[in-house]
Amino acid sequence: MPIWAYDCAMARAATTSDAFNAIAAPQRREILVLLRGGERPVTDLARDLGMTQPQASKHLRVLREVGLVRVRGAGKQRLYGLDAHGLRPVREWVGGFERFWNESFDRLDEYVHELKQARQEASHDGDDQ
Amino acid sequence: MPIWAYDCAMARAATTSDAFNAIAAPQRREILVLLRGGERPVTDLARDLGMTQPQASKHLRVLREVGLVRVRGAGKQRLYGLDAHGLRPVREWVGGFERFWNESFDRLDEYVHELKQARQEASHDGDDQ
DNA sequence: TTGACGCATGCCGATATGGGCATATGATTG
DNA sequence: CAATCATATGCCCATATCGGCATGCGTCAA
Repeated sequence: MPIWAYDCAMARAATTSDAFNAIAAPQRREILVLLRGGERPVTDLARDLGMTQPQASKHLRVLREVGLVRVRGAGKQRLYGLDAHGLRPVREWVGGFERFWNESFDRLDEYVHELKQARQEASHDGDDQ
Repeated sequence: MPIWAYDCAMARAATTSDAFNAIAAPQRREILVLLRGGERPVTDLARDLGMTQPQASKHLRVLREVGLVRVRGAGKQRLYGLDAHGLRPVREWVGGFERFWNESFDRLDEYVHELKQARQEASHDGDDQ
C-alpha cells in the first residue's frame, strides 16, 4: 500500500464557475425563463417554480455570481432581473455546432474534410478553450 | 429536536441527465470541439487534451450517454464521433434569450411588455416543469 | 421600539463527480 | 494460444451540490 499521495482537489466544477455550469440545473433555467417576463421578487419566483423560498434564493445567488441576473432593492423586496449577456458565450459555443446537426452523418466526413482544408488555408483558428 | 426525517435523495443532477449537464464541464466541451474535426480514438483525444486515458474515457462515456457522441469500433481502436443533435435543445433554449443581450436594459421593459401581450393573445404557454 | 414581512444564510446529510492509479475486458497479431 | 495494444472500469478520496428546516438580517408599519 503506497503512500497514496492523493492530490484530489475539486470534485466537480462549481456551479458558479461559468454560465455553462449555472444553466445546467433545470430550475435555474426556469428561473431565467421566468425572468424574461420582467423583474420579480424571490417569493414570487419560488411560488411559480414550486420550490421553497430558500431554494430559490440559493439558485438566484448562483445566477447572480455568474452574472446572469441582477438584483435591485425595492423596499422590502429584492427584485431580480435578467442579464442575459452571460449567455452569449454559451450561444456562441453551441453555434459552432449548428452545421453538424443539419448534415447527415454519411456526408459528414466530406464536410469535415472541407472544413479542415478551409481552416488550413485560412489559418483561421481561435475557438477552442 | 424533531426526528429529522431527512428525505435527501440526490445532490446534484447527474452529468448524464442531459446535454446541459454534459457540456457543463469544459473538458467535455473541448472534446466535442476536437470531434468536430472528425472521428478520433480515445488516446488521441486524451493526449490532445492533456488528460489521462481513463479520464478521457470517462468523459466520453458521459457524452455517449447523453448521445452527443457515437462510437465505432475500428479494429483495436474505438473511434468516437460527434453527434451534435443533442445540442439543439441547448441552442434553442439559449436562442430564446438572444434579443435580451441586444437590447439595453432601459428599453427592456417595453420589450417585455410587447412579449407579454403577444403571449397572451397567442395563449401560447407550456414550459413549466 | 416592537412586530411583521421578505429574503439570505447556516447547518445537516446523502450523493455523484472528477482526478489518480491499477486492472479487467476486447480485439489483433504472431 | 499467448502476447500486446487500445479502452473501459473499479476504487479511493475530497469536494460541492441540492434539499429541508431554522434563523439572522434589513426594511417598513404601527
